[in-house]
Amino acid sequence: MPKATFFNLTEEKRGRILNTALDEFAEHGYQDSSVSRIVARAEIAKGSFYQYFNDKDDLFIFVIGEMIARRKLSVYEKERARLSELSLTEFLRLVFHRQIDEFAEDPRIMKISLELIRLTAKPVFHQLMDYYQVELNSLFTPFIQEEIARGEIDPGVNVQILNFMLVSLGQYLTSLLLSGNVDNITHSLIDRIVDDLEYIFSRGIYNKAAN
Amino acid sequence: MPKATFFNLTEEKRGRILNTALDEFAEHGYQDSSVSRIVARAEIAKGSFYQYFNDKDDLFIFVIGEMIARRKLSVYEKERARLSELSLTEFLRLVFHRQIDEFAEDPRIMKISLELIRLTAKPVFHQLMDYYQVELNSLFTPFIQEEIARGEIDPGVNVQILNFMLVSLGQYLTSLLLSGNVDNITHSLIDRIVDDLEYIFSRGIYNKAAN
Amino acid sequence: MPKATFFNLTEEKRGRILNTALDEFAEHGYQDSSVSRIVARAEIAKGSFYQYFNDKDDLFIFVIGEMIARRKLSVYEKERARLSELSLTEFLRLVFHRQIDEFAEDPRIMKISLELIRLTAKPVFHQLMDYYQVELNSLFTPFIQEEIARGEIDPGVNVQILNFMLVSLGQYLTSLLLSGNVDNITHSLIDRIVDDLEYIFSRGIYNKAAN
Amino acid sequence: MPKATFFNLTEEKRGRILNTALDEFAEHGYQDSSVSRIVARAEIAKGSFYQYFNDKDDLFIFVIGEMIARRKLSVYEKERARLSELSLTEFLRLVFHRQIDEFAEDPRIMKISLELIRLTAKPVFHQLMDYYQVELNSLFTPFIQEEIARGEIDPGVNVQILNFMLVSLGQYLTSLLLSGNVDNITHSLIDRIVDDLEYIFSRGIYNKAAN
DNA sequence: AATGAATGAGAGTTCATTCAT
DNA sequence: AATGAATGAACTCTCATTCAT
Repeated sequence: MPKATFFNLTEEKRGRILNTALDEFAEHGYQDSSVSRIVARAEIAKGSFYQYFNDKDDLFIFVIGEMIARRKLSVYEKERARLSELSLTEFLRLVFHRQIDEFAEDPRIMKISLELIRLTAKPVFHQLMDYYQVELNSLFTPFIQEEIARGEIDPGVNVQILNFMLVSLGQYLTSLLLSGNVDNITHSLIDRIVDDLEYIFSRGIYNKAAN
Repeated sequence: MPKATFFNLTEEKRGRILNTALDEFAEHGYQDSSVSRIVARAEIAKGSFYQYFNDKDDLFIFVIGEMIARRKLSVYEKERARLSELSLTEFLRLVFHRQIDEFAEDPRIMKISLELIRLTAKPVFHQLMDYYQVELNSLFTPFIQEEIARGEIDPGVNVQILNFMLVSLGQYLTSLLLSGNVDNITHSLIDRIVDDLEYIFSRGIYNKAAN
Repeated sequence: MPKATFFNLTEEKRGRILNTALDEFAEHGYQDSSVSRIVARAEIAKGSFYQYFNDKDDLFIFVIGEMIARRKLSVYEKERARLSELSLTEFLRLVFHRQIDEFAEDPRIMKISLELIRLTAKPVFHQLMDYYQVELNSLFTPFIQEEIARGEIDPGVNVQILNFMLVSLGQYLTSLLLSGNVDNITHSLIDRIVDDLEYIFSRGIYNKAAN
Repeated sequence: MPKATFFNLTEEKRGRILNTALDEFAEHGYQDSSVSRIVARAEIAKGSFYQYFNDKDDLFIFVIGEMIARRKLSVYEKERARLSELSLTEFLRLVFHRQIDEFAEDPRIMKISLELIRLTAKPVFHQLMDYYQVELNSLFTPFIQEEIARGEIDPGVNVQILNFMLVSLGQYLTSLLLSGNVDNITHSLIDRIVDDLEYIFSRGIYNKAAN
């Protein structure tokens, strides 16, 4: 975590540094990011950087934390009131549509999110886990459990597997957003994807007539 | 692709280099791999390396090719005769069990496989695609399509989404294998996972009684 | 151009680096010069070098600039007052004598000057031209034009050809200075050369009696 | 000089090597030429190269020798009969026109010729001098001396200086040919240059009216 | 607290030449 | 005589981090 010096900075400077770091990590990824470039773009002294952060990883972990906070906010906080009324499909729809909006607002966050999966082998990943462990791969778990409790979802369904499927689908969507250009991934495409998913979820995948 | 020089080497030397490269890429990943370390460990001169390969990417692409060849062999070739008789679930079971065996045989290959997803942004990834395009993300697609044709799977099912789910599940398994130690991921766990998947696939996820 | 870092150095260190670079370029030429040798001789860290200069070319261009500045100073600035009173021959005499003095003062500069002609095909040459364009090949042009305007030189004379002859003669002198040892190229030799040139310039080369 | 093995080769192979070397030296210059590329293009084994030549310099010196032989042939041999009838101006005209033709025939030779001047500081240059000393810088000397003997040129004219002027002019022409494209350097331009030179040579450069 | 110069290990790559076959 | 694999020194340049001011 950043040192006290960092949090004593003016909000403007702190924001400038965070913003520059987002740029850097989004553009070059964690691996190819460069402290030199960050301090140059943020217009702070290199020595100052190491008075704010222990090292490059320290900054990265902080940036990820900020991102998670924002995304959590965007999905949960903003709609918290409605969450309990939603079916799983409706929730998925909401999450995925929100994902597109977030991408439009600030594509850097999604870029860095995707990058996270690539870091599992690096030491920095374990540090990340120490702080934000729960957050990364269990987005849908509490919701699924609630649905089971409410009798909507079959208790025989393996929560982890279902959660993983949905998380993966989110990643799939993310990679679509990042590979192509935004215009192609319209909200109507999202609806189609969720419809197709709902099709599977409601009937299974097998041809009933055949059995 | 490696130069003719490489293929003219004795099998012992060629094997030593390939083996060292597998070690290096598995341990450090593509990004942090080092030609200097490879030549040191393989006990060849640095100049020799560049007489065998055009550059680091050339070696990496070759290693990936070798891996794909081995995995293809292991999954498809070895059981080709049985494939048409299998249901999707049975095929999944076969693939995932095989994955565990492969991991036990040579965990490096799985480590490097997982690494591939991390490289989508790097130039080397596009080179990889030029050689092995089909292999990476459509493992189950042909099988699903065949099952639809045979009337086993509902034609209303979105092939891409289903394929992506299964591919993701394979990656999930891989990451489980790599994160923990092998002993925890037994064949019986695989059976349980596939059973749970089959549960979802055959009935959907919703509580029929509730509807 | 060197980075601000370089100009912030103490004059001693800056001088040491410049001096080492002069040694290196004079001894090995641009092509065979080595950053590694320079930093070793100047006793600075390799990393420091790249904090002072963008790359090897950057240093070279700077060194050339320093040289041009010094030579310009020596030929033009020091005698500026007298220039307009001089005939072309007197000017030549002055330039060539000055060349010998410069060589005695610091032969490295002349060595590097001569090297410049060898670089026309290299990218660094075009960079050089962007900074010091005018300086290299038109030393005598303005003077010749002035002499024509003053009615001293025949307007029928092709300025470029005459200028090129004189520039070449300067290079000839330079190569004489560099090939042999200094002692052989005395000021009296210069006088003889300029006398011989003046002989041609005043009468042409043909035997008048014969025609 | 090449070893006996080289001269024992079939003419085809010898020619192929010479030709490839011309390509290489013309394209990359002596400094940046690469033995590896030469053997690759000439399709001979690297080991063979060192059985034909002692080293890279050995090949270079041989190539220069071949070039000099060709150029001498082209200028002197082909017109030997007419040489004694020509005035200096006519000879210059002939030489410079011939230079253009040579460039059209094989620009590589001119490219390498120009490169020679750039090598004065390199060890290979001294080796070159040991073989072809006279040839490089005294093209016009014998002719000037003959003209003086015939009473055409004023005996007061310094032969070396006049020769150097003309040699330099040849280099100037060469650099024009190499820098621009060939079409711009027409034979009529040559005539104009020689006319301008003749203008200076016949009258000197000074304004007679003024004196 | 802020600065930015200093550091040197390490990266990938090229090269002319040797030598065993 | 022909081969081409082996060699390792040398190259330019980048990097995260330290530390004196």
